[in-house]
Amino acid sequence: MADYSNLEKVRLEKLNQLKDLGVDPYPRRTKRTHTIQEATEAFLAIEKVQDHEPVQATLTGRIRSVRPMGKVTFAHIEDGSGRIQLFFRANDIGEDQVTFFKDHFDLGDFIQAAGKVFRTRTGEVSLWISEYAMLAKAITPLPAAKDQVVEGEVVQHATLTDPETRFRQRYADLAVNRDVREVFRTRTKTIRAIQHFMDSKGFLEVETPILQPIYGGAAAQPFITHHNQLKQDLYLRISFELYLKRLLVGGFEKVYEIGRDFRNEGVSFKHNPEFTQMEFYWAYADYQDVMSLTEEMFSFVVEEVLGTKSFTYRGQEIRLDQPWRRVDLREGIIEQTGIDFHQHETAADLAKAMKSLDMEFNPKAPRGKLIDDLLGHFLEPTFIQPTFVYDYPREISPLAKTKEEDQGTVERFEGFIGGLELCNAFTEINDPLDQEERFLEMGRSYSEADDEHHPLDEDYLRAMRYGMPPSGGFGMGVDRLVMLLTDQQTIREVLLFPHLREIDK
RNA sequence: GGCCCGCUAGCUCAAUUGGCAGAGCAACUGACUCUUAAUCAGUAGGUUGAAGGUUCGAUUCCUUUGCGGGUCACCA
Repeated sequence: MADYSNLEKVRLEKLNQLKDLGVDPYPRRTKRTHTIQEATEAFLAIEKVQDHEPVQATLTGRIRSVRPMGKVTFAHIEDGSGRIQLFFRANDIGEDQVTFFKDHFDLGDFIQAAGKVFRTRTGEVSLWISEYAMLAKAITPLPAAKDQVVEGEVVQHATLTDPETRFRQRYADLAVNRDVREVFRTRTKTIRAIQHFMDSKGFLEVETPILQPIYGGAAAQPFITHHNQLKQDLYLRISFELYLKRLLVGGFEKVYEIGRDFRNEGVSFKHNPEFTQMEFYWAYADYQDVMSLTEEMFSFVVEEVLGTKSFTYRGQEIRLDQPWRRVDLREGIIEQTGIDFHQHETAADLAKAMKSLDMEFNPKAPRGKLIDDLLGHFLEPTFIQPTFVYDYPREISPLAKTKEEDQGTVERFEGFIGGLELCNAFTEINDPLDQEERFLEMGRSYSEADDEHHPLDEDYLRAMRYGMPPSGGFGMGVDRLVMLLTDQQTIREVLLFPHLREIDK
């Protein structure tokens, strides 16, 4: 038995009264003839016509406000398409019907209302009720939320803001905060736009395993699960990369996947344990080709979603109507810190040079990690306008092909916007012997018994030995892109149900 | 995982050096036939996240703990 609040007990009492009166508070079927938007548009279309037939409509929606005024009552209802005001008048439906509404209907209930669309004296398009019915009684009141339209702007009053309640009870958050619903509409539009773009470029959208016997393609800790019947431990994927490249071996030249990755790591404003990734692989292309396609894709997606090629993120105008800035990683770091990592061949040497910088780091970290730290600390936050950083150290890029003239550097770039890392791409290794060596460099091991080692994916190497065309690959954090397009500061705001700790009972 | 901050009515927030826990909205009763954050009059609503301690007395001070937020660490 639920533990009901006083407010809920009042509503349960109303529910019982309805049942006693023979009214089904949860009827099976409805008689909606128009969405609110359709009814409003139909009315606006004929309003100016002389002697027009009235627009008769049966609407459905959730009651968001009620203003009883004696023998007349106003209310607003909301459906998926918008809001409209209801007008109940005792002269038309009888005083009993107005009273019945006031006595048994609450904010949050779903109602069906039939009548004709008209405009009130104060000019609001409304529905003049001739009949109404309960569609679903709400027992728990929605968090109090009122809004007011002032000069076209929606002003919210006393709305639900507590982040814990908003995320744990996202349904209530969505029900009450229309701007939150809008964020998720934009999210879906973004994913569609990416698909439109990739499809138009001839890429095939595919699906690869989420449950994997060996994880790979990124340097993250995995979640582990178990198949009972097969008595087999499995990992939730940390990237799609190794499977998508197997498809290049199989003869597909352009593939992409949009889906969920899982990483067993810390949670932050830009990290959630499960997040949405888009990766594509493109045969006969290299990282320069991928860079051009990335520019084109972002420009397309932003325009398709927002209707313009620029937008505001954290108060700054981001422009996608021009080529991205390009920064050589080594030169960028020299410029910001004076340190040339080519002059520091070992981790210890580089760490020593970094001591004078205003930055904390682990002095025992490997050299590649230190370089990545410098990028993250000194460069990343400064990349507000779209920026590519290119040519990364070999030791943090085990799947990227080295530069012809420099075996210590790989053909790789990352893309940044608004100080956020959005994507990562490189010319893929397709030399199976080189790939094997690079795995071994990373400490991958053939001995499966040793839990300390990230196992080496032998099947991936076998695939590569069948021959993989020279290719470029790309990965992007879709959630972060949505953060940009909706001007949200944390990834939780663009995930419908972000991860939260379980509450102890 | 470390550090800092928060948790008070359904929601948003107050509460003096430790001294009867309040307001607006929502709810309830009543008035009101074009209102719109409707208005007006009245009523009710609380284990102050949880447990323990100090004190005549704790929302307030101390300890432990839960959850959230920020930040650092971790993070191809």
